[in-house]
Amino acid sequence: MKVPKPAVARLSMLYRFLEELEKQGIQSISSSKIAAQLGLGSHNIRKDIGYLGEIGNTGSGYDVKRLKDHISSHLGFDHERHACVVGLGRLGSAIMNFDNFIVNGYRIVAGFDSNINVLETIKTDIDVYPSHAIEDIVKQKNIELAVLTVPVASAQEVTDKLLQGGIQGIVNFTPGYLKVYDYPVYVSNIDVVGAFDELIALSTLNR
Amino acid sequence: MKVPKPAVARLSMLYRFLEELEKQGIQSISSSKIAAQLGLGSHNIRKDIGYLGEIGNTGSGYDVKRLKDHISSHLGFDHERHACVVGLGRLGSAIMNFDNFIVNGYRIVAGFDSNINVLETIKTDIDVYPSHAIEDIVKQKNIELAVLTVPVASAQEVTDKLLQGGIQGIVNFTPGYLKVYDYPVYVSNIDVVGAFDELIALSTLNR
DNA sequence: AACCATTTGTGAAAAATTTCACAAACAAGA
DNA sequence: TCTTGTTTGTGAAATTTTTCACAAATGGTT
Repeated sequence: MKVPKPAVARLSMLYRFLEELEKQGIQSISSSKIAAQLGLGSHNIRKDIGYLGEIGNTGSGYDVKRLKDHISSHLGFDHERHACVVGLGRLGSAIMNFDNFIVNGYRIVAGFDSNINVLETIKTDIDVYPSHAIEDIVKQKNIELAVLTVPVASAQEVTDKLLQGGIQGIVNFTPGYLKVYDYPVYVSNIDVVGAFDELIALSTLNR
Repeated sequence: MKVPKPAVARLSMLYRFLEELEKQGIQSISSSKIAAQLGLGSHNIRKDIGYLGEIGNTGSGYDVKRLKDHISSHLGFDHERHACVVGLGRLGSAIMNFDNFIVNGYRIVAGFDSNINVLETIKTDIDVYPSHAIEDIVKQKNIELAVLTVPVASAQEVTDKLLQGGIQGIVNFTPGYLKVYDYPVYVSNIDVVGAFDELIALSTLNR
């Protein structure tokens, strides 16, 4: 069963949307209603859901809870995952303290920084460690995901440590490509300046 | 001349890479060297560059400065752009104070928040305004780009104001779809929790 | 000048993804 | 029960994007 990468992105978006619906007490919804809310086409929604098997009800649409659980179990959102933040500057500490994570099944269980001063002065409930401890702590705390908010110059070095610790995925805020060699690790690149560039480029090209 | 969206993303990545090379004093580089550094195929690089016209030298490769300027002028990176941040919580103020922006041709010229307390206590050199002033200030300061770091509940409302101000592009950190109606505006969605979800989904599906 | 090693640019093939269109299934009301 | 209106699921078409493969161009060397 092959699910296209863009479909995975949309399904995870859909999952969060369904959580919202559930919170609002909505029990059932059609693909076209979903599509309108998410800015997509209804066929798109159906196709994406279809990759995970049949689940809808012809005539009425999808049962919200059922669909949510369906996506959840197929995509692996059905149990808590441990995560960490590497690089505790402004951005890193902002991310470390997001509340949304818990709600969505992630728990930030560690922060890392190479600067001892930062570790001593930081104000947070989460355990923080020096960067040289990354490999050990990642193993010890069973950390699956990492957010990288270090200066670009140390990004690869830190990545290597995470890989050795057996990390599963990295969200990279660094502007730069991270080599993960042959490790079975996915990297998601997030770059605000890059996002600006893309927006400008798109609007320039279509003028 | 049609440039695929993914190619635009890669070209902007390439642009930043070229800046780096220039800083290091490297004058010339081949598509395969670029590709290795950026984790892509060399044909990919050539094709992408090709969308903007011929520029390389057979036998040697690309002249770094020339290629950089070429991309710059085609993609619109050749002059400073004004930007703003809406929502001055931890994340918003962290982003507002990134130094990288200036280097890359962006200048954050305003911050907005609906909470007067936040505006009064914030410590920054950038001018800050209440959210109801968004439309006016965006027009007045000629702001082309906005970063959205408000709670999801107020995202659409703030977006509407930005649109009325004539914004060109929005980088949305809110987990949720922003309606931009018929405005010719691009939105780039950045969502850390969503990124986690995608990483988990990808690694779950390929198990 | 002749030769060899590189490297670009690009048609064409392949692969991936999106869109379309409609039969089949169901709901709800008369 | 019959009819009408929805809505799913999905093959097939269309589109988009990536990959391939190689001719043509250039640099460097002898």
